[in-house]
Amino acid sequence: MNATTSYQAIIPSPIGPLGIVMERGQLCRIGFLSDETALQAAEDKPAAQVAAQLQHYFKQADWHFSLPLQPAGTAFQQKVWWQLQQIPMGEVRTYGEIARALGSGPRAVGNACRNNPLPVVVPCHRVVAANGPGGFAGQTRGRNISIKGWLLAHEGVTL
DNA sequence: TTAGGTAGTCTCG
DNA sequence: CGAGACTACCTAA
Repeated sequence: MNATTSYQAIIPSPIGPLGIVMERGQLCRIGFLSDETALQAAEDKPAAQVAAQLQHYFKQADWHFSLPLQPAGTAFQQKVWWQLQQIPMGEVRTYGEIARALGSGPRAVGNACRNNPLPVVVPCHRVVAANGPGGFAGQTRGRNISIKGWLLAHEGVTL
């Protein structure tokens, strides 16, 4: 996520501005923007749909996303991201649990989560470490961990 | 608290 | 291709 990224929509949210990237009508990336970043978003009909659903979620956590997703990644990453989508709202899994379900290892799962291009929609925030909060958006502490905490609290989860 | 093990990905060469 | 380094980890001692 950088200055050269062009978004089809940008929406405000309780966790800061979110940038939406579409390709051929499918959602392929969501980015956390800084408040100072005043970017112009091109108007795009499918992106408006994504924006609306995100706003539903922020208003009411118990919201089931129904969107055409197209996250780019390896076969293993796709499997992990699919597993994440099976975690019900308000529940969490550990990296180890996801790993066992896939016959893989915890660190590999962490790697895949770190590379999740669709945070919030693909709920990587519902994956935590066996003793600790784990990381979020590439960080193990700092602002992104706060965001993870906010999302979980929003869903009624207390770590 | 740490030491060692683990799986996937990336970077060199 | 292969070796080595790098992780949002886990378990045993």
